[in-house]
Amino acid sequence: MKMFDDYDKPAVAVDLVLMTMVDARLNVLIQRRNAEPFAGQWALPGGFVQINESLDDAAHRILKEKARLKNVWIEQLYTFGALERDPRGRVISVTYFALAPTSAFAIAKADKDDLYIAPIEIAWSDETGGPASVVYEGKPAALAFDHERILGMTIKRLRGKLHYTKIAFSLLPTKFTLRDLQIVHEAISGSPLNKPAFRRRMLDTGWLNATGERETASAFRPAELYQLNDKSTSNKGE
Amino acid sequence: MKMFDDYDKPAVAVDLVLMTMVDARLNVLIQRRNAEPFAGQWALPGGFVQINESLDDAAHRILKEKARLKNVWIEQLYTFGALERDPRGRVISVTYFALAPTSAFAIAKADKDDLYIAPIEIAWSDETGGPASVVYEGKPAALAFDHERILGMTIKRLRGKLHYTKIAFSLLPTKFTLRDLQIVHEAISGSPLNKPAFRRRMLDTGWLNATGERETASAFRPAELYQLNDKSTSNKGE
DNA sequence: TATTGTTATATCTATTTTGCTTATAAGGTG
DNA sequence: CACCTTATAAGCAAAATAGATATAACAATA
Repeated sequence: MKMFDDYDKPAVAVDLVLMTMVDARLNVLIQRRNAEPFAGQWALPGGFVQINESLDDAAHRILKEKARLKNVWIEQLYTFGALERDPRGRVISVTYFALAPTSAFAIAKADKDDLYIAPIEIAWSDETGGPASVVYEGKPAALAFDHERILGMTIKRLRGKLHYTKIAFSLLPTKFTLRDLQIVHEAISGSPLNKPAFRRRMLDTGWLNATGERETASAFRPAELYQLNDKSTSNKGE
Repeated sequence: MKMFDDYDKPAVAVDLVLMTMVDARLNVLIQRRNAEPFAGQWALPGGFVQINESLDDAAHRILKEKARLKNVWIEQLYTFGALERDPRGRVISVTYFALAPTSAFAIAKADKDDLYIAPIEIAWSDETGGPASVVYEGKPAALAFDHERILGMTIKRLRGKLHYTKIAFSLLPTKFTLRDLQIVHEAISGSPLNKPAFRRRMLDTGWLNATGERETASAFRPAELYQLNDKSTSNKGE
């Protein structure tokens, strides 16, 4: 019994990829490290899994502690387990990602000045995959550990899920225009879309309810505001 | 430094979902447990991750030790981390899956009589998801731990990847007929397909090379044998 | 109040994709 | 050599999609 207590065990961490839209681009929440290794460098927020909490609980705890986010849809991404990925020793990282409207990050940014919402730079196209980097104050900034790989894999996963799930809506406020939705799709997929075709395709899904309201503060003809009608089919399970 | 050594750590295991086709059905390799907990019951083959091997290395080691399989395409599935998933204590399981033609399992079955290739029973349809069980000698058999959840999630993942990747070919020998390929697709998706449309769709991908050879031992008109032409676009990275 | 600039929305057509049917070909078997 | 069954090819209608064009709606300006 408990034979596995005889062995050395890897440490298990959770890292989070928290994304949002800023100016028609995908952005990610990063945190400046204040300890070695990689002190002073930017990294994804994360922390170690406690012995008495599940992986999902750990992810939610870190989500709350680091980004002050609650009630956000969160999903496991991948588990990174290379030997040399952490200079301190053997650390396995179970990564999760979440998508939220920008408004949701206001509290965290006000609370903590080591947080930053950085635009993402993706150097590859649809099927390839590969790492992705971030931009800090106009200049490329290297992420600590293997976090650029993690970021890249998140993009790849998002691109895969974009077409058959409702992830795009997680980045938008409750009420949004069809143009907003198209901008999100284009930011994730990385390629422009045909407007009438996109609009028709979205309306045909049956996911959208027209509210009758229109956007305000528009210089030109204001677009109608829509909202998701069907909260039932959530993305549980994986 | 090494502050994470102060905490109790979960054990980290790898479990494998090794699938193949038998009589037009998806099957999975299971192993009878000879120790508590769940002694005598069927489970997915697995083992603990050593401190000096990466997750991928651990998966390949277990693949080789338990199923005698080499040169098989393998992919990480999901990491299960509920508190009570193992009665012995805190164990996190990083799961991988692999698909191989039935011929690849011959050696393992001859070597080890605690292995069994079991037909999979899927009780849900396309989008839902849920656990999946196995059949042993005609009767339903419960899998140990949360392995029915793991199996179910593998099916869900396969169904998602079926349309835009080449996973189906992993279940076939080097040379196969278009009918063989259709049977694989139907077994994974769980629904019948239109024959001429499927054939056209497959040929249009440009993935297939006609060999000029035909199947033998056919009672009626023998079908042409095809093979994958493009090994380049492998499913690396995720 | 009419005009203009810009975007939203509706309509229409051509093209591609898909589902299905029908016809023909190619073996084996008796 | 008829015949049974499946493979393959060809054809056609329905559906989905891309693209272009036309019209509508609002704000700002004159």
